[in-house]
Amino acid sequence: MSDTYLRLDRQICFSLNAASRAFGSVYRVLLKDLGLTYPQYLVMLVLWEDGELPVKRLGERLRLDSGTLSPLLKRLEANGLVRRERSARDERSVNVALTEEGAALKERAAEVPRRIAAATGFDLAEIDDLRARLNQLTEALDAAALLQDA
Amino acid sequence: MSDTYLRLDRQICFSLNAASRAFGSVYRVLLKDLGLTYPQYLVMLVLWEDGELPVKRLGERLRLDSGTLSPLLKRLEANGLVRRERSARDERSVNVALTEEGAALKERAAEVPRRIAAATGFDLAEIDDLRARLNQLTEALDAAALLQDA
DNA sequence: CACAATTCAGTTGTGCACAACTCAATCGCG
DNA sequence: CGCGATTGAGTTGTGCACAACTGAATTGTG
Repeated sequence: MSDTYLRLDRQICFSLNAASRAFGSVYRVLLKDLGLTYPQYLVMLVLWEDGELPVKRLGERLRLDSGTLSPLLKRLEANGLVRRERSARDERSVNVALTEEGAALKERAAEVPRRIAAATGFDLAEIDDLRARLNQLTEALDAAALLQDA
Repeated sequence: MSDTYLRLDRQICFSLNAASRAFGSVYRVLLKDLGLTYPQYLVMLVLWEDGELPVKRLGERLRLDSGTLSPLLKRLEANGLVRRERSARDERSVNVALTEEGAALKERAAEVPRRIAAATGFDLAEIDDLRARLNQLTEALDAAALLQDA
């Protein structure tokens, strides 16, 4: 096999990783005012959209496990943005809900997506297209990961 | 502004982040045999391609700073894959070079890109196109990040 | 009902990303 | 030359990602 395929600039994963971190830098600045990190912002997005939900379901929506979410949620709770309480009907489960303060933060977050979109320099159609491709990619990779396990 | 833009499934950054982590899972399995993590693999790619180079330049190619690279390189050195030595002509600079073992690993890494490409389910043209768009995105975000600083 | 298997959240340990910082080497300007 | 500014690597501290694990609650099966 030619070395071509080992060239850094041919690795899609590198471009992906670089783009993801470049987003991180832009978000970091925008979210600083809100007192959120980027992963915390993603959690808040789900809560603003769905309202109260168990940790398990939050993890499904964000593709994150309890090892990542438990400490993150603890920090959000310490900052007064969410409440966590054991479910009455299933004591294994913990429901995560917005506090007043957490719900109120939605107002101030409202302009973040627009500013991010502006930073990309892409129009809405381009963003939609790229998003669709990335979702397709993720799906394929997940399927491949499952095969690896077997 | 409508809530639409705060929906998780509208956030390009989330798709990007998810795809990046999905890649991580697939790489993790493939690279386990080589004893590399994914960021370590990226460093090795650069070294296989460029040969010896200073930490500074490595960081430029990978968009990583010394805070990330220093401990990572220390681990690669501990695993016998690279050597680090202060430059004679500029004592501030540290050159990173492959050991015999590190150079030899290239052979075994040769099939990784093909297996990754297969896992994506994309053909080469699709990958090239996606890569180009992501690079464009990164460039735009970097430019926006610079504006933020000012 | 009993009890093994499963589910859920949380903990521990490792590694990466990045900001903020230190410290030594080098550069550049007067 | 002398000295302040800059550069390069490294350290420290915080937070995220994830594997592997624990322990308690629940479920399913005989």
